[in-house]
Amino acid sequence: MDALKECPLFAGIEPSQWKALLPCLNAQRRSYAKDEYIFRVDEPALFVGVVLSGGAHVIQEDFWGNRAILTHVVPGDLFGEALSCAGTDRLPFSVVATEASDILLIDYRRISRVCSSACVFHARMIANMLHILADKNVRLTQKMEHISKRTTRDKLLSFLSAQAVQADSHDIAIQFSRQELADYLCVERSALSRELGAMKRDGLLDYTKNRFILKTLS
Amino acid sequence: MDALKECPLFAGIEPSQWKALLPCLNAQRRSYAKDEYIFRVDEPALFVGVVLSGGAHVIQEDFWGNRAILTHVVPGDLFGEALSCAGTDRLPFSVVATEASDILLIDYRRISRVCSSACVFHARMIANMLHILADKNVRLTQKMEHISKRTTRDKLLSFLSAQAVQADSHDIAIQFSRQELADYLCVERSALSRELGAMKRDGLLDYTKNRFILKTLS
DNA sequence: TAATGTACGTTGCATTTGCAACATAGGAGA
DNA sequence: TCTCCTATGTTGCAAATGCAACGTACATTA
Repeated sequence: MDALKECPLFAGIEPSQWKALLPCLNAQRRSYAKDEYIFRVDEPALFVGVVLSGGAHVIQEDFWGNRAILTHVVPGDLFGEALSCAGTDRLPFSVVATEASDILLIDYRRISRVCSSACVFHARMIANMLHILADKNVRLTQKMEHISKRTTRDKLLSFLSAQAVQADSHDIAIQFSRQELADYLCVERSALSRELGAMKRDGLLDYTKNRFILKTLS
Repeated sequence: MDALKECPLFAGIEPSQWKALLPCLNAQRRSYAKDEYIFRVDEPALFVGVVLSGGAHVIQEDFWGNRAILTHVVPGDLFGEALSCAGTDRLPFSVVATEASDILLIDYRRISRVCSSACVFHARMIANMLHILADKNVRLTQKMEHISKRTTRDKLLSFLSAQAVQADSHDIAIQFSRQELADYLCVERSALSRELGAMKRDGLLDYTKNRFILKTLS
């Protein structure tokens, strides 16, 4: 159960308090074998899953049956939280254990409704869930702003500008490798390198490794 | 105040109950003139705004001072909810009234914490906020799956496949005009038309107007 | 030191895309 | 019916991009 310490849903709740909390949530701990399904597509989205040990793939099949791995979750990670909170009727994806795993399943309705014993942990857990969803929201929105640009140059400028504004400096260090930045911006790594070189030539910016210096227009 | 009827944050709460609720939230109703700032960039993100009348632009300036309009909000719309729930310290955007407007400002901390009088509306309002954030989350994630594809064809296939899976049919009607679909997928309208024609020629699908028929591979 | 692996930049080439301009079809209204 | 307007399809062309292949620099390890 140590994974709960790192789970943002349980932030601010001490391990000593879990004993009281978990029954109150009617949380079920279940073990899954490798390749066993934890959630299956089209099931009702009733549960929030927390990985206690092992790992799982969140997978989705398109209309033609092509499988895509959306994310891989590891101990401490949540899955299914947005869908159950949104009240989606049926899950649009499946979750499959990639190794022997322990999963904590929590009925979302037990989280969102204050329990009869009015336990104080509910309030904290709800605040945590709000924070988790809002945070993901902000990150998704930021990323969307960048990748909705049509050219690699504009995506880069959007990304770097946001970093500069956040750091309040024209001199910024980014946390991505080139490959990671290319993946984040949904472009080819080589196209990214090529465009960065072109931008340097055009006098828009300077860089060495992960340090970028944006130039003001002159 | 009629706009609150359409505001998802107040869903399930009757107008007759507002009188008790609003003071409890310490909600402030303020009027703004055209072009007056409601939120200013770098302010602490403490309030959720609800447009009661009028309208406002959510605007952002990049590192070079270029302004971008992120959204336009109208009566019943919320703004600032994700940032205040996420506990962001400073707002990354400004909000400016585009006409004379009435705005309801609610301190987020009053929403997230159960009030001393333990009023029952808080529970509903928190559930509403969870729903709003989760819903936006799901929509953003779906859109991200489509536009993270590198080619127009792949974006279209991703979008149409998702529609088909959701409708559980290979014969689907979409809610977008061509221009709207192009904007949603972040491509040119003409490139979209061109690619749709190419896909029809290639036998991937058929369409007339907004009705699309996906073909299974043969 | 030599060998190996990894990250990053560079380049040629075919394809895709943006962009602009124009064509066509259908609907609304005079 | 005729005209205007909007939505959509079409096309030429320049520019951007994906893709693959290769070169270089640097670090790690045998």
